[in-house]
Amino acid sequence: MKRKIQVHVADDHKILVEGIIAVINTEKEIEIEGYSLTGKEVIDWSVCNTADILILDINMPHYDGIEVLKLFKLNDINIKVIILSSYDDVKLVQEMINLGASGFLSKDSAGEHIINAIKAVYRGEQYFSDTIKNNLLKLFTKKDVKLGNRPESTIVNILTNRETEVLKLISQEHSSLEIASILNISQSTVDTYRKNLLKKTNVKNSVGLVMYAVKNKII
Amino acid sequence: MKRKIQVHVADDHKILVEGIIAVINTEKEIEIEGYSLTGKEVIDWSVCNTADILILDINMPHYDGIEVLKLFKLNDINIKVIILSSYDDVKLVQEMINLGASGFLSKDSAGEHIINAIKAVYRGEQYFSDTIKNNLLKLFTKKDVKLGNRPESTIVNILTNRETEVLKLISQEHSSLEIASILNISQSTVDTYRKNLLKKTNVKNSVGLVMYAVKNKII
DNA sequence: GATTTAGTCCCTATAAATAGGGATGTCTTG
DNA sequence: CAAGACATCCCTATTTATAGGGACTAAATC
Repeated sequence: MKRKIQVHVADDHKILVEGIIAVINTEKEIEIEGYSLTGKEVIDWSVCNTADILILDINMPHYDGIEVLKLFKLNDINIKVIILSSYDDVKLVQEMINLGASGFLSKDSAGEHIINAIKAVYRGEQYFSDTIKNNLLKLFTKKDVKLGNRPESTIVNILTNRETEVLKLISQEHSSLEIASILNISQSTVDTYRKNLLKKTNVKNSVGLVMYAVKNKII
Repeated sequence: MKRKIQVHVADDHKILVEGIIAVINTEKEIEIEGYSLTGKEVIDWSVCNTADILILDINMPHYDGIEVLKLFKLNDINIKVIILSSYDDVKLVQEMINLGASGFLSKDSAGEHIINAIKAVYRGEQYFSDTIKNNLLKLFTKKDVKLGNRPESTIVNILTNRETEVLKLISQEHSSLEIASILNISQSTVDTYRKNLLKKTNVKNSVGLVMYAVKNKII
C-alpha cells in the first residue's frame, strides 16, 4: 500500500487547524501527522519529526513563522513548508523563499487549494496562491519599468534583521534611548536605523512605521 | 421532525469558513444556511435571511463586523449574532453588546465551543469565550477597586468625537500642525487632545496611540 | 581585489512631541 | 442654578524625533 503524504499543521487558531484537518481528511492520499498551536510547539516538534510537509502560519505567538523558518535553516531541518498567510505580502514571500518555504496559501483561498498545494510541494514543485501570484507579477513588471530608467535599488525593500528588531521595539512604544539600552548599542545607531526605516518604508514618521509593521505583520 | 438551528457564517477567510462548516456538520441539531466572504455579502444576505444565527468576523473587507452590526441596528434586523474575533478586545465587546451581539468566540478556541455558543445563543443566552470572560472580569474587578477609593471616571475611557478625529489623523501620519490646519483649530488645541488621548488610553507616545487605534478599530 | 551590504558610531540642526500648568465659553443634566 | 463634560486656546520647558551629512569594520559577493 502506498504511503500517505504526512502533513503537520501549525496555526494558533485552533478552529482553522480543525478546518484544515477536516479538508485534508477528505483526501485519501494525504493524512495529518499532527498539529501545533504555537511557534514553540513547532520548534519542539521539528526536532524529531517524520512528516513530509508542514503547513505553517506566519503569525503565531512565541515564535512566528519567519523565526521558525530561520531556526529550521540554522539547524538544517529540511521539511517542506507551505506558508499560510492572512496578508499576501510579496516582500515576505521573497524572504520566506530564501528561508526555504515552498508554498504560499492565503487564508482566503478555498480548501481545495490546500490539497493542490500539498501535492505540488510534495512533488518538489513550488505552489503559490492566485493572489500571491498576481502580486508577484505586479512587482516584477514594476521592477522592469524602473530598471529601464535607472537601476534604483529601493523597490523590494526587505528590512535587515537589526532594522526589524528596532522596528519591533519602536512599535512597543520604546524611545530611541530605551531601544539603545535594550539592544546594547548607542542611540546614534538606533537613530540611524530609524532614518533607514523611514526611507525604506517610505513613511513620514514613527506612526507610519508602526502602521507598516502592523500591515506587514512584523509585530 | 424538529427544525434545525440555521446558521450563517461570515468571514473573509474561506478556509476558516469551511472549518466552521465542517465542525457544525458534526452536530445534528444545527445546520448551515449559507456563508458570506465579505461585509457587503452579509449586508445583501441580511435583507431577506431566514437563518437563526449569524457567526460574524469583526475583521472583513468592505464593511467590517462593527459596521455590519450598526446597519443591522439601523434597519431593525434582529438576527442573533455571534462575534468571531482574533483579538479579545474588551472595549469592543462592550460596544458590540450595545450593537446587539449575543456571543463572543475567539478564533483560538476549539471547535466544540462554536457548538456550545450557537446553542446558548439560540436559547436566548449570551455566550463568551473563556479568554473574553477573563478579560471582562479583570476589567470589572479593577473598576470596583478604583471605585472603592475614589469615583474615578477614567476606567472605561470612551473617547470624545473630537479626540477620535484627532486620533484618526495622528494615525494617518499627520503632525499636530497639519491636524490643526485640517480641523481648522489651533495647534494648542491639537496638543491638548494629544495630552488627553495619552492619558485616557494610558500609553506612552504616538506609537501607543496608533496601536490603540488599530486594536480598537478606530482607523 | 574591488564592491556591496549590514552594522556600528558620530556631529549639527531643526521640527515635533511630551509634560505641566491655567483659562474661557457652551451645553447638558441633576 | 450648580456641576460636569466638551471643545477651545495659551504659556513654559524639556525630551524625542527627524534630516543631513560622514565614517569605520566585517563579511559576503562579484
